[in-house]
Amino acid sequence: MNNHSAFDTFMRAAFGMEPGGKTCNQLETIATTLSLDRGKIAPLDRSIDQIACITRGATKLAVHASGDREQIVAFHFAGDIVSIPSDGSHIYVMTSLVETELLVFPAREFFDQASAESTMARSLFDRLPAALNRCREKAVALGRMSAHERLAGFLTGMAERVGKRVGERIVLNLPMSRQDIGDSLGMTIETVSRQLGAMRKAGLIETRGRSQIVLRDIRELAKRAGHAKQANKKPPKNFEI
Amino acid sequence: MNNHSAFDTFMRAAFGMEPGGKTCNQLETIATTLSLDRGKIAPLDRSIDQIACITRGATKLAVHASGDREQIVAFHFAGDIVSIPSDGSHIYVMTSLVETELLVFPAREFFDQASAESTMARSLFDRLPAALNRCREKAVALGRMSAHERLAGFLTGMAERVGKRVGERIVLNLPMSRQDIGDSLGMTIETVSRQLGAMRKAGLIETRGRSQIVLRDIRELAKRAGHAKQANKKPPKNFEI
DNA sequence: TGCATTCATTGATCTGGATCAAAGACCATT
DNA sequence: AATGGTCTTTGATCCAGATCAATGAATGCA
Repeated sequence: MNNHSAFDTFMRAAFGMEPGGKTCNQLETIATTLSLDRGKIAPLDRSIDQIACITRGATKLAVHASGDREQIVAFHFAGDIVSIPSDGSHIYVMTSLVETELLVFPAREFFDQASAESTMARSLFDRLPAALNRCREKAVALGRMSAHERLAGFLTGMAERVGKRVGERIVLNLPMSRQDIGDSLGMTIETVSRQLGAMRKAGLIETRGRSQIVLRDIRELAKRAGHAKQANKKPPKNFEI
Repeated sequence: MNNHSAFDTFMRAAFGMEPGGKTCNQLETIATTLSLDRGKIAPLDRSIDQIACITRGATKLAVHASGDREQIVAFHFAGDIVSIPSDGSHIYVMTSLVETELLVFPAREFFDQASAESTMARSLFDRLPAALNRCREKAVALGRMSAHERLAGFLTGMAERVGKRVGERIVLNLPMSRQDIGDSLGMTIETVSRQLGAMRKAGLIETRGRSQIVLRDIRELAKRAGHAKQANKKPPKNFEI
């Protein structure tokens, strides 16, 4: 369960800590390693806040609203650190999108250790505000952007995180379904599909199979992602050619 | 500009630090005190990330989307700590809602100091994830809740933060306008007004003048705030009586 | 290799909330 | 206490995206 050198390597990569230090060792004692197949709910203790570090794979963190709908709060990939609250009015559920490995810490002890180790603290003080800002950007998108703009923003965001440049184009192998994309952007799968269709017709993207999307004009996508709902009243109402 | 004892008192209240310490003194040297009249934009250096601590009053932090609309990312009251990014695709603007006083620190130096002082670091490791979670709850509301539910959530949230119990009722003296509420909840002032009207008709609230709202049935409001958009398909479509 | 099941796309219709448009209430100033 | 400007409420209409309803791939498995 605990491969010492792998743990240390991870801690160095994640927080810039020198391996074998006291903090590193103490963190290892409170860490749990989870290996999840595709589409599994991470078995987390819901009575305490947790910190998860994704070492391999991809996950979604979602709030289960009543009924059959969920709002995905964030997607996470290898190297990402995730704060998972236990309280709050909603239940948070982390689910693997592909085969995934992650380390889980009880938040209280994790932050106790981090407070005592300035290198780690400093690293977290970069990461936490960044996570907050990503969440704020998401709130702006959900509150003020049209479906088309949200999807354009999603694609450009994914391009930065998991895109592979292939010549002029950027290739995305998305681990999440249309349902996931919809649940993340606050819209239905039908709307996701329709907007992708519009972008396809406009020559901005190609879709290959269910999971691959090729971005042919990221510049235009970024432009379309940037404008607010009732922004300029001059341009026509939709983007279809 | 720098009242030493006031600064120390604030640092103790905000981060539990003993006054007069080295970190406290060093933070004081990089702090700027701002006093803002009602409705003023905080004059912040946009080239660096900033940390603001509200010592008195109330503010809104908004993203200026193109055009005439803004998305309010959060409201802040005395005691709150605000992270204000400089980068990102949008411009963040902090505006006072009433007469307000705040301390502003350059984020980099602020976190450098915090990393070295475990008491302060520990305090921030409580606050930052909490801020992230509040933002996540906002994202859930914007992505999955109806206008009625968002407003109910707003009122119950405000009740916790600034509400005063008066007998059975909770009295809110809101410092923000209907426009601000709309910009926070991703809806128009007309919709805000109509939903308040519906709650008024249902006997849940009373409005007195522009800024006072009396919550008569916080239990029912909380219930209405909790359900997701397409939750249970059995109940009727709207909440009006 | 074909079948089955799940996932994605496309079409038709409906609706919550936006937009457009007055009217009414509040507050500051004189 | 009257006035003017701002903010809020209310009403009428419109539209982006949800919902309802098939149809059409893609992937997994026998």
